[in-house]
Amino acid sequence: MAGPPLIPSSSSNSNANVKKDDKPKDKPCPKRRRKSIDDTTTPTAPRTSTAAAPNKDGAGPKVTQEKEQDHGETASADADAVISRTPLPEDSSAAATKEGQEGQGGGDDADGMAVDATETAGRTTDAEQAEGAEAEQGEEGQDHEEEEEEEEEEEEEEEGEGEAGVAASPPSGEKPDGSKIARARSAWMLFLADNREGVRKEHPGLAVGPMQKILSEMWKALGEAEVARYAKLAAEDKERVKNELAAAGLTKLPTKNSSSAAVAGGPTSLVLPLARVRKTVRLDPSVGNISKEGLLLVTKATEVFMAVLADHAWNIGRQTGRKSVRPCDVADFVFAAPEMYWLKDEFREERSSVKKKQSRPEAGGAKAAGATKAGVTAVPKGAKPITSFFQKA
DNA sequence: ATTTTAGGCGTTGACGCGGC
DNA sequence: GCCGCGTCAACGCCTAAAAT
Repeated sequence: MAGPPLIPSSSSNSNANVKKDDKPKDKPCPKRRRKSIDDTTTPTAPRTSTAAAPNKDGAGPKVTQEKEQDHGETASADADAVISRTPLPEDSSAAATKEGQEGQGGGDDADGMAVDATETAGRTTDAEQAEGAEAEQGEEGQDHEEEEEEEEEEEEEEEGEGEAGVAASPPSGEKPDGSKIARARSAWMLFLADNREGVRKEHPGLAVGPMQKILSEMWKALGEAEVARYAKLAAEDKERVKNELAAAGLTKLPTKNSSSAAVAGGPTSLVLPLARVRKTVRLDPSVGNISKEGLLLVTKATEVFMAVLADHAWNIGRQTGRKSVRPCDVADFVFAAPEMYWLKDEFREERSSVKKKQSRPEAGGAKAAGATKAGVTAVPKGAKPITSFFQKA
């Protein structure tokens, strides 16, 4: 998706965490120019965005036949659910992958959003309990009781499932229920777990930083056999994660800041990447910061709006026999729907081009005539219509 | 704050396919 | 036939993981 750079590129952004210099540098692909948006990421702004790339998970701009379902109603109902529950992105079970999305039942993102609060509560995960408990206390006591019962059942069911030979249990101590599957620990992490206590005893009161430095030295001085042993354990832990994911019916681990971390039916999940939404919000200089809850609501509201807009635009497109949504369809809806009056200025240019085509019989204007309704006024000088974002840079 | 590493995500060009 | 979209592979960037 092209479009004007939202934020000036800043390649000077150094990343202390990155240590990929040893990675093979041969580049079969031409040198790529990184988009500017992430380059200016502030240290505190999480970049993570597990929203599966729209073009990869089948949720791309092309609107499919599944849209024939009633988005209008479900969207509003869903909005209510969001406001009452403020679901957290962490709750979702896994990132949206091709496989999961293409189950088609819940594959359509808009459909995924259209879930009522009851169903939502029924699928609540541990992460929700942990993180959303405070916010939801009081109004959802019953739901929580039910969820806890389910949890206990799940725990009992999953007891006895081994850790695939890994020495320690999952660090988080959580059951592998899909949302709390601990990530596979690297050899380094396993080494830390083994030696941290010893170092602490040798250097009581040592801060974490200096202690980690000592451990780092120890790691570097480790013999090949020991490194291999930890590598083997790490591989086993990796296998453990694989097994737990399979048992949970997931293909990917959920990520914490993931907004769309839902493969296996995460009805409360978001599709838009939170980090990107946050960044977009902050583009407005008058906006200092946005709270987590605010961000979630803005994101959800945006998704609901997108669903409604796409649904109506698609219906307009269908009237002309098309199966794909075009800018003119969106413009037609904006001009036809009174509640979209505030967007008309943004779509005048697109609207104008449509009218011009319609005025020329050979341009297929008659075909789309049924979908056009409103008149066109001149585009204000210097105005930048939304439709300019449809064009590649 | 501090370490290392696995893995997720964004971006890009290339390619194939379908719509117009 | 042209155009645009979806998918893929590859790479770089970034986060999460543990502990206190």
